[in-house]
Amino acid sequence: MRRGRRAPRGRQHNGHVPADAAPATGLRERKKARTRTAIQHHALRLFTEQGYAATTVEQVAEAADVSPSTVFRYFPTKDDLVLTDELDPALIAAIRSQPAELAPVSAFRAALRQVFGAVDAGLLLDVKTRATLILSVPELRAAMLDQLAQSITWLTELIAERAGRPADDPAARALAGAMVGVWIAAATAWVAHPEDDLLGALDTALAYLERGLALDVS
Amino acid sequence: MRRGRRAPRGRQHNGHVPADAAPATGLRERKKARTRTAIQHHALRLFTEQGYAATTVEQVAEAADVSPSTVFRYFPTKDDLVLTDELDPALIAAIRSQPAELAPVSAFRAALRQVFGAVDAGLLLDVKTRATLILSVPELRAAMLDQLAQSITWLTELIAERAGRPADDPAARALAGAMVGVWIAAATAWVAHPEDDLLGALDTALAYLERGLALDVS
DNA sequence: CGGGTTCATGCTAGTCACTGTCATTTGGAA
DNA sequence: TTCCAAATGACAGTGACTAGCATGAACCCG
Repeated sequence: MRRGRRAPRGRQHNGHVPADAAPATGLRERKKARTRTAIQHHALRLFTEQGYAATTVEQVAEAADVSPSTVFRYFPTKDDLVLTDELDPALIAAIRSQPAELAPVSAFRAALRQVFGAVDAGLLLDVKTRATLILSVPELRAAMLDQLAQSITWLTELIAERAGRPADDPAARALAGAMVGVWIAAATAWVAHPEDDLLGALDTALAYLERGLALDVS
Repeated sequence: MRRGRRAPRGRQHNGHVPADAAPATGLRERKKARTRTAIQHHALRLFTEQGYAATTVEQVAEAADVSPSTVFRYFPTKDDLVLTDELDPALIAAIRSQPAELAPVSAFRAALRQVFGAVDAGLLLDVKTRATLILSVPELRAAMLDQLAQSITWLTELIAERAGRPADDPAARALAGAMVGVWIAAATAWVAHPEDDLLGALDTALAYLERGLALDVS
């Protein structure tokens, strides 16, 4: 992220859990979806091929055969071409569906395994590509904080919901923060050793959290 | 953060704990320090007065009576005009100086109170100004992730050091992540209620962590 | 106290992300 | 077909940031 006066923006993240997208019957809808996918697809390809900074939005536009204006209409910033996660909603639903007697962290772990276990190989590869890009490009890494903060808020609500506490309960928020923090820690460690299993490391880290983070237990 | 091809950057953060800056005897050195301070000072002032996005680097340069090039020479990006923390080193030293028998989280809490208790009112105000700016301006918030990741690494080392474990111990890293995560959670909550006591909230959140984050203990 | 070197600074001329506006096209409904 | 609204493109900025070069002040040596 550099040049830019992006101030009046704020990641949108469609408010909350999207209603699984309408059937998208209209031709218009389908065309839009196709355009959107095409743009992002070519963007990711170019970014991995020649680097994020080295790729201009104009090139992306050209590759997707649209005008630069259109690219910006679909993705408010260059960052957004990478920072779009479709798994969050699924994760949230998965957490909600865990049995109520599970402790928050356990529920999260279970949901994680469930969601990533069910995802098809192609999409998973896409997720990994995106993750690698995000974690290795400083600007993207930086741009992710807002999403993480968003995640903390979601998690707080979910935890509070399960525990029958007010939605902004400080204890729930602290726990949510810890979960996300553990996430970050695992992810940053992964950058240093990409050959490791990210999901596995995350799970292990959450296991520590589950046990209260007592160092001597390990 | 917007316009920009910042890629070849990477927050510097002088590697590790800086050696408390040499006496800076030379005239040149002193002049440089003065210029630097002046630039940052006027930047913070203008940012709070008229907003971050609404203030151009050119204005900052003009206010500090230097050329725009010079501003960029001192602060590689506009963000850096705000994102410079001098307290981190002090915090690290404070943690190191805590009695070895204290648990990591407790040591961190103690260090926090110690550092922020000793800081003079003027500087504290400065810190608060900066914190407010960072937390309320999306671009700055985003740019902070790298610093947070850096902090996790530091904390991991410190925790491992105290526990006599390898510097990259996963359990230590998970704990460090949780601590920083709790930090973020407290900070984001604070944005919504600026009248609250940030330090107090942080301390409370860390207290939860200390107790293993059991929701029912509260 | 000269004389050369070093280094901070300014200037000029880009590059590129992003924004706003307006005219044109195109899908969709009557 | 006929009209409306949304999607797109072309165009003209703004402003962050970079690279290269010239200058003058500060430092170093003798």
